[in-house]
Amino acid sequence: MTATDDHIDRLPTPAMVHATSQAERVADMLRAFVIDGELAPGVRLSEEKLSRKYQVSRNTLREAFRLLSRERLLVHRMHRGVFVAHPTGEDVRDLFNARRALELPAVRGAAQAPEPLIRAVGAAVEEGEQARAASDWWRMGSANMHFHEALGALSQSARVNEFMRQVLAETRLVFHVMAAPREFHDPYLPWNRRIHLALTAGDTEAAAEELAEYLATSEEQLATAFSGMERSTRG
Amino acid sequence: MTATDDHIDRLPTPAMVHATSQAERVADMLRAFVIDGELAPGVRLSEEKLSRKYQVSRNTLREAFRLLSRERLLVHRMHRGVFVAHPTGEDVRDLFNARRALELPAVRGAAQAPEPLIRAVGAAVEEGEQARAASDWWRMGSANMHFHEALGALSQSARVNEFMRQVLAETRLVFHVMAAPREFHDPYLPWNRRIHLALTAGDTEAAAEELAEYLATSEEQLATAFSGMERSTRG
DNA sequence: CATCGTTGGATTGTTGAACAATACTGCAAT
DNA sequence: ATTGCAGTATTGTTCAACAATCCAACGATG
Repeated sequence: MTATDDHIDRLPTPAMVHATSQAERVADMLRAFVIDGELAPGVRLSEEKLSRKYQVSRNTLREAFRLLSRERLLVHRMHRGVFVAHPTGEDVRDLFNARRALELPAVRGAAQAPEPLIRAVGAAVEEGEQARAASDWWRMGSANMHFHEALGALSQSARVNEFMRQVLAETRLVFHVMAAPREFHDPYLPWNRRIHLALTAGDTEAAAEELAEYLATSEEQLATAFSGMERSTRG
Repeated sequence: MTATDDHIDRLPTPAMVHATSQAERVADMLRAFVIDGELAPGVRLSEEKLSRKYQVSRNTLREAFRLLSRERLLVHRMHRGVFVAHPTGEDVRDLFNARRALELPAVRGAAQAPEPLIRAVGAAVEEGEQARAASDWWRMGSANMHFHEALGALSQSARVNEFMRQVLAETRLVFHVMAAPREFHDPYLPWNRRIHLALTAGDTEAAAEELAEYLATSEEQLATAFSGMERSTRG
């Protein structure tokens, strides 16, 4: 041992190891399924069936349910069970209000952001363009999520990042409610490219304006699609 | 029954009734205790003792723990138990970054905000002044929370509001880590008053600048207090 | 003397079964 | 068409048990 143990400081912190409980593992699997749309919005998750399928007790499964309910990916209805969240038109508007509140200021403040954060934005743009070249529509959606997550990260708060991830995950659910993945992601790539370009040029205001337009357009698109849906599925 | 049943529309929606499970009730109690500082930061919450005290099973109690851990009021350490969160200096900085990201844009966008939201800000100011008159220092803290919650509400997103509440609750924990409630809240009342005044005058930019100053000052105050503390409590 | 293995006790992690409370379905009665 | 009332299925909650893990204390080791 040397007198100074600065080599210890280079080791991963305990927060990174993060031993994971059974409930969290189940929650992770379910989260992935829900976000990937393999569990359709509105579907009920039976405690008995799922606990048998995942080989965990009902109590453990319920802990997992609590976690995902807090993330708004599942909704817990007393004595009725938990269901995959089924966002409404109102949710769509709220989600976009939240995104405006988070992303726009993050972009406007990008002047103080360290360079790697800007690069992450660029990486997400390229991921999207690669996915487009491969006609991988679902991955295009993921890339778009990463893009906006990277925008949110410009605000430089771990808590905001976490919140941003949640909001985007929920937004992704919206796309599952209506089955139209392709056309909805298609036109947004060039927008992302322009936003990134403006950011690297240091013109945060231009980036913010492009973003505001994007959000307005996307919200409009989803909201109209939803109002049509809800009229026909009123119950 | 009349042909139109618009009287039904006036009834409280199911979302407002919200049947509450045992776990949620326990979580509510614990949340209040934690925020009010009756449970000191860092204290471990024994499953056995608490389940006996609140007359609930360990499993139910654990569900409550999961809820509060998601809110960052408790921290769950694998095989060690749950503890009342004990924010660090880093947390303080992150919390204020989050608040800047949320509150400043909310205030800047206050032009589009409906009038009742602005009035809520004013109400919080008055609550604070009443508490000050009564020398009720703890209620002054609550009023300050309400004030900033009202500012966040200007962003008009239920999700952002929820997040804001969480961030403020956590901020409140910070005040418990160091025992100095009085001096820290004292100088902020006039600031709140000025911010509200600028808002009612429609001068959102002035309001934002005052708020930015407030946040910077408050963060500085807390951060220096913390760096002193952590030097002496290094573990 | 500082460090390292071991041991025993305490607490959490997880399970499975049991029972109570509630919601849902279908059918009869009005 | 609505109401009342079964029976059934599912969730809400408890309990007791065991496995897994941490922690403090004690020696052993160099």
